[in-house]
Amino acid sequence: MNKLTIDYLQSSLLDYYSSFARDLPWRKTKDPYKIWVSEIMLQQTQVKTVIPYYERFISKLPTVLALASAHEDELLKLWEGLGYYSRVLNMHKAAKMVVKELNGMMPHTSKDLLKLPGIGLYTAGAIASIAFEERISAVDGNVHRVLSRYFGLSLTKEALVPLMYEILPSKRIGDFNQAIMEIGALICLPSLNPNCQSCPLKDNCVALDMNLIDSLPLKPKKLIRTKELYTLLMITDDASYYLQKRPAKGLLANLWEFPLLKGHLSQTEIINYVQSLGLKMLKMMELPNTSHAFTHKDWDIIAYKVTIINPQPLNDFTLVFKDDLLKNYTLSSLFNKYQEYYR
DNA sequence: AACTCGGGGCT
DNA sequence: AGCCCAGAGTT
Repeated sequence: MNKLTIDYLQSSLLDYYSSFARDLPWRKTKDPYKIWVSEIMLQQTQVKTVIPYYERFISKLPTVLALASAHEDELLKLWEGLGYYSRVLNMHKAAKMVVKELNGMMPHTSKDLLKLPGIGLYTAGAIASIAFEERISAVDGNVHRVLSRYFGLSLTKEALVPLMYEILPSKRIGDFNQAIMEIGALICLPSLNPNCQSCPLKDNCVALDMNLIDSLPLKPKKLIRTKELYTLLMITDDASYYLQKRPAKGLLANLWEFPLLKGHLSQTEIINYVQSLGLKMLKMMELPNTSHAFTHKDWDIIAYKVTIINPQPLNDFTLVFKDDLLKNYTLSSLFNKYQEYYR
């Protein structure tokens, strides 16, 4: 690539960033721990969603030592509703490694960051460039889209890394990486109508020039969501509810849930089920149906609140006071949609 | 290279 | 109703 192109990209992007960068909480610091937390939260999650979670997480756990010392239950509660829960468990493992093996000092290079669980090519590059000014790329979905369009290329994110390495400046590396992401987030939108007229790169954008904006980057093959039917039972004596912990692997791993039975059960089947647990039913109330979309599944849920008169320990369930439930037990947001019925 | 893993913002 | 989000780990 010629020097003129590189100079143009560097000055356009850095000038844009100096003028228009959003004032985001994690941009007020160079603390690698805080940058790390923000980058993990931002994986497949929009900025607007992350901000309140980030503020609360940093306020409760301001250092890597605090994170390493935290209990898993507390971490999941801080992550409740954010999704992709393995992110926070991997971060917990990594924090323990940093404290135990690195004397509490965050790795200073992308190569060493990459060794920590939950930190992949993008996140290692983001932390190293933003917190330590390492000359390394950070190719996320935004960068992929902006570069694909600007150069008129159809390449994977991995294939864009060497290209990024050519155009990276020798200083303000973190700003440069964030500038491309910023343009991807604010201007070079994935929708059919990006704001090309206000883009600092509009004069030399191949996709804009050749009318390829809509076709770049190449759309991934669209996924198939399978429908699954469930019956949710809130079994209560009005003071406590039966919960169960989901398995350590798979969807919503390690989270708590109300008894969730496969299929849409009839009221007779529910009565039989509750009796089979040894519980005496006082009344049963039908709750609103809900649907919940995951990446690959679509759950169609019917729900009942079942009031019983003889609460007792059960093998597969834990009886939890409702105040304790709200404070200390992490549920998927699909269960929290029913919060007005158990609070 | 293709799956899996949440939840929500935006159109 | 569908797309995609400051992706990573597993198969």
